[in-house]
Amino acid sequence: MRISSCRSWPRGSSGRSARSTPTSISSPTTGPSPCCRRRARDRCHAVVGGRDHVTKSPPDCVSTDARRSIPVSNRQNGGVYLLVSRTGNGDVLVLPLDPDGRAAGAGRRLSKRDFPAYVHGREPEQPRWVWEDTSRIYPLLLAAGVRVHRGYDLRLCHAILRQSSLTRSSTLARAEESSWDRAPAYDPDTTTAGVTLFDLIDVIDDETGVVLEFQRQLAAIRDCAEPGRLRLLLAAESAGALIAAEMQYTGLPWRTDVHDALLTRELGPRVGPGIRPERLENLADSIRAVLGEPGLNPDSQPDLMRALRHVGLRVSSTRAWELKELEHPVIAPLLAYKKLARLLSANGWYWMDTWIVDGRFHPEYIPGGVVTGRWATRGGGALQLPKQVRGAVVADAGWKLVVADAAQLEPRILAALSADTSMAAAGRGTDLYAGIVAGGVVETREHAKVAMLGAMYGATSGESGRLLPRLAKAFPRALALTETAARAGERGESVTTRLGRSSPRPGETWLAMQAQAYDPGATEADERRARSQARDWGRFTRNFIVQGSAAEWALCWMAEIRRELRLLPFAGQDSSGPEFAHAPHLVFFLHDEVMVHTPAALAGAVEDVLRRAADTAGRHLFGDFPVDFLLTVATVDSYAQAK
DNA sequence: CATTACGGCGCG
DNA sequence: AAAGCGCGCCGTAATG
Repeated sequence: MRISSCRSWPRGSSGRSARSTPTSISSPTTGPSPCCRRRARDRCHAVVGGRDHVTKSPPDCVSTDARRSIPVSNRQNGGVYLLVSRTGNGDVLVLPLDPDGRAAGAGRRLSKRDFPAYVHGREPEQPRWVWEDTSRIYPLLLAAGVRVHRGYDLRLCHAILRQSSLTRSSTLARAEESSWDRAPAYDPDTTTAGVTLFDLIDVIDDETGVVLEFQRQLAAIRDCAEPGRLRLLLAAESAGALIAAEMQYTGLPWRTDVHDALLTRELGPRVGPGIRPERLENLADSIRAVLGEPGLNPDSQPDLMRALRHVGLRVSSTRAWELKELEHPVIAPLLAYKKLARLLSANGWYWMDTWIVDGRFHPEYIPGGVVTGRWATRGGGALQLPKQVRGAVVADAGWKLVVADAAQLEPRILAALSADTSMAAAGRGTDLYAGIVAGGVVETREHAKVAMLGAMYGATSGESGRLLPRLAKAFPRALALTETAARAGERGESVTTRLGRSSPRPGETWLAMQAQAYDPGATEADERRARSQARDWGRFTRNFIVQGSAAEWALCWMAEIRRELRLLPFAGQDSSGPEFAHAPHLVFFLHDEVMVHTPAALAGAVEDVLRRAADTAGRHLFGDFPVDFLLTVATVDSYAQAK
């Protein structure tokens, strides 16, 4: 069995460094390396011993203790821990551990080659695989056709426990900074799926250190005031890491022919690097003609600004929204140019050549990549796919895309966090903003939305600021929670999400500036600056608590989706061959939205799974508190058809 | 020459 | 009407 093949998925960074574009329109000169193309063709789908057993099992997340309305785990994450570590010579050591992280049996040494088959053999027990870094280990298993049910990602969990106010007094939190606190070195040429992954685990490579770290984490959880919340968070974070690796592995279905047709329609026929496509060049000519500057490069912001001022337009920037307000013959072609130039540079032919391999888009997802707990991505801009190009995301023949979006997720999270029953009631069974209008709080849905966003982001002026008092009157509990979070931030304190992720503390310069403002010799300007910075940090913590708790809900939702999808019966399906080739699976995630690629016959069942999982996630976070998490769900052939 | 900063814009 | 949060990536300009 071939485990590693070519080095990596295509990467933006390597492509970018190869670019050399002294002039305006730049397209790179290099496409994906031949290596990458080969990589995709050779993608190893060897299955070790056929499909995983589908067994009835308790949820990956934990049960709900209704008494306290807080989820509590009594099962210690499924019972069996198997710790995976690399040994000195590159073999893998698998060590059974008891719920306290102590060795509970003989360790087993395996070669990298034998490791996937071993994992597959243990999966019927559904152990929790404890390893340093899912993103470096799991792709090896996926490439061998092996999925696991449960994982525990020591690095991601360490980051949470290190920062959380719930574990502040733990040994783990008080220890000196260690290699667990440093992100593994990132090398775009080697660090990615499909590599000989164990060769890369060079940061922590002795099993003793890994076992000790796991024990420190278990102790920190056990001794904290709210172990149930943290256990749920760590299980969800770890499940997210599995999902991220699986989505990177399978990729998002992408039709390059559809994409190319779309680009050609918008921009004109494809041209070589460094040349503007026809429609873009025509627009550039119009702009030059109107401005009377034949040599103008519209991509040069300073030059463009000068030219605009020269014809009497008083602009402070060249931003589209500012230009939109102006009346001048140059505005229309300029806005059109900006739109198309963005399409070309961000998602044009070069992007397509770089990121779409054999009909799949393979971005790298980075769980925990955002301070609030949201995911980030690296390469390909997966979280910014413009609506313009979503038509190229098309289900395979005989398959469907089921797209689900959590409607008004953050306001609902805020309602539940603050136990604001009025706000929760406004969203019961309906669009929450419409519910606010129905309650007579504001006149229009747009007003409800902009006011809510203002409450969660800390708006002070404009329409949003004006509407806030009405919102505060109708939903005092919810607004009090955001205010309290903001005040804490202004004092330099951290805030903590529903499940226990805490915001970072402000940095040295922030603290120094606050201290300086209290100095007897502080000037008016010092104080003003300090106040402004304090308010900035307050807006951050205000938003952190909502965005972070929403991210936790989304992780629980996805973990539950993944678990339930694997329980769907495959009646009439060909169950031989790799699981992802015939079973429904997650292919995309965007903060509050998921996409499942499924055989058409199962689309209805998948929709049910998505809705059920949303309810379950809500109960996991908020117990019996009566808040709805409504979804808009659509079964479609193309992503462009969703909402 | 290469790296960094910034304005701009896409997404939630 | 374009503010108030969180991001990644692009091209150009500035910096070393």
